[in-house]
Amino acid sequence: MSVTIKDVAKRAGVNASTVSRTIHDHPAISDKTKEKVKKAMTELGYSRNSAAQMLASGKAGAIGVVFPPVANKSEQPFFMKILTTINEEARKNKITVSIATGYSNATLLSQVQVMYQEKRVDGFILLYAGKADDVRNYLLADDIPFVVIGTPVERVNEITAVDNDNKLMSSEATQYLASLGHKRIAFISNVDSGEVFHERYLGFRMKIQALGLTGQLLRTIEDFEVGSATALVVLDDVLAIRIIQRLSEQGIVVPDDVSVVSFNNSIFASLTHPYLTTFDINVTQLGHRSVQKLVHLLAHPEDYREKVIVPFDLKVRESTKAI
Amino acid sequence: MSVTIKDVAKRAGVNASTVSRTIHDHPAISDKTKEKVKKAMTELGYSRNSAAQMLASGKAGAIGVVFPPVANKSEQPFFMKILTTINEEARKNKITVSIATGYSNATLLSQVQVMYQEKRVDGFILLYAGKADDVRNYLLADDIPFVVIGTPVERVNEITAVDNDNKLMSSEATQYLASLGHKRIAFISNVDSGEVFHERYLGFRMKIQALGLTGQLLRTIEDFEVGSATALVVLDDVLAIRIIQRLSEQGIVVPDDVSVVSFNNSIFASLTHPYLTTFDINVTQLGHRSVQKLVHLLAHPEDYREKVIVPFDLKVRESTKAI
DNA sequence: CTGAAAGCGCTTACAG
DNA sequence: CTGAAAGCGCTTACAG
Repeated sequence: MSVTIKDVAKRAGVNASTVSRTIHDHPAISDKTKEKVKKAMTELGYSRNSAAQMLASGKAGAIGVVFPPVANKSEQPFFMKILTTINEEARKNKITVSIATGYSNATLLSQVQVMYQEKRVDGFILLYAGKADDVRNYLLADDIPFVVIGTPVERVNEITAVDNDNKLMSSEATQYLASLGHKRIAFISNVDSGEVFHERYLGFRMKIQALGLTGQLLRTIEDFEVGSATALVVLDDVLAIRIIQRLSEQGIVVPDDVSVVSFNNSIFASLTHPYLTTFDINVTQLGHRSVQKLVHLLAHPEDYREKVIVPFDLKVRESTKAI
Repeated sequence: MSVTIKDVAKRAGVNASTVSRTIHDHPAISDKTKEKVKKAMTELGYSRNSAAQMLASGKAGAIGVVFPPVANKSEQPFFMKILTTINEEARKNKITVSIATGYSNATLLSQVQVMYQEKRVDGFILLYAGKADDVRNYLLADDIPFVVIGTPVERVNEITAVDNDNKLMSSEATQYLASLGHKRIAFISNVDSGEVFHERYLGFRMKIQALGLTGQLLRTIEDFEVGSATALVVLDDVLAIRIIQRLSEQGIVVPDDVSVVSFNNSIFASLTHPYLTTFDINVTQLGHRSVQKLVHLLAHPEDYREKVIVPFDLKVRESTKAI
């Protein structure tokens, strides 16, 4: 019922192998023949059968996207956005995107294993980095192509990664506040681990030192107090709007009394006033580049692993003010 | 290199067809033989080759999830959440999930067509409903199995849909506010189309009438004013927190001056105080049931299409108060 | 530049 | 209850 390569071959008066070759734009086939075959294909409305192609070629033409094993993925706009951009770029490469989600490392691992062993995908994009987990160890051990979005901290040379320069971004955040005249700047975080925290905090520290200012790290437990700080570098948008509300309860107004810079430029940044001054991390580029790197890796499995740094962009809005 | 059905057959001392049959738990094969084969499979670490299986059986063992052609998907936690739950249920059924995303109907349609024609998926779950679009028309025209999450408004009898009862939910929201003593209740929306708006507004209207109260519809353009209303039913969480902020700018305090009930119970509901009294729409059930319905449809293509109504749950928090 | 043929790893009537 | 064989729709060395 569906039209196959054979039907096309018959129509074009050639052999099926010739059809296959023109589909893949084989250089040996003459342009004249290619034209003939292409005409037959469109006339018959030919679509390849991916299963047959996969079986014969050994390639899946699909990649797997692995989400982090956390429950609150849906609260972070990043994930949906990166998935969209990954799919966009994948489509350009005629690649299908499948997903692996789960709340535990074990669930994720089993999904990843099944996907690869059943030859449903050729490689993976991991949407989380940091320390190696079961999934990454499995991929490394079995020499399966993958790229990580974020910054891995172990076996870095064996991993292709795509990320922003979080240290630089945080350094620029601090610089920006300093340029507005702020001298007492604090870094606010609700976690004390994870690569994102470490890099952003480090960038802050280094810049503070370079400027000869004093800066402190505030961990927002229950009882948050700004102290004498007049400006805050906050780990991310969600935390920033919570901090701003807490300040407001204490009668402290942003940006009149305290300036706030945060990161990610997500929906939360322009949800309520003051809209946040925040860094756009360029999710589109992160997604596109990671697909491109994976495609490259698939074609050249022995090539060097490398890290791609995607540029960021400061969005100045309402939460910062010159002192 | 990878172990095939033949390897297993040899090891177990049977024919490959017998291996295939025990994989599918064919009733004709004796338990003794099945045991033997299963033993051989685990010993050799057999994994099926999905491509071969797809080619031979004509089934993809995969479903496509189609996201709405809107840019702000990432701002709505619903999408990531439903994707996760769909994948969860799919995995239980040994089905892979692929995705289709795009900003235009045309992009989506072409993705859906390619996925189906290349036999990469057996059917689809659409994450948006309402009026028919190109995608849905294509699926209907070609008799391709699909289920819609939400409420379709055309050719309803030909479509399997999974949704909450938005009318009832809104009616209960209104009822709840009335039970707190509120007599002047308004419905707030920033849109005036879409099934969700229509159903929720209708439920509000009907309940208001049934209670003999007066209610009004407020569209939040630039200059929002509560007027004399002491309670608001707001279309969704995001709008609710924006409304609450605007009220606050006008010196009106929620819930002391005005009560607010909203819908979706997303992250936004417990982001800033007052935490929202809101309806949980049970995304997990929506996701699970839609996969189950699609799986059923795949097995019984001629069965009736039907609508599945998933229960909801009122989460009382800080934004409502007895008058 | 093109064709004929083998093979990818399964499934499934058909026999027995 | 099990086996032998054909076939699913491609790809790709091998010939010519």
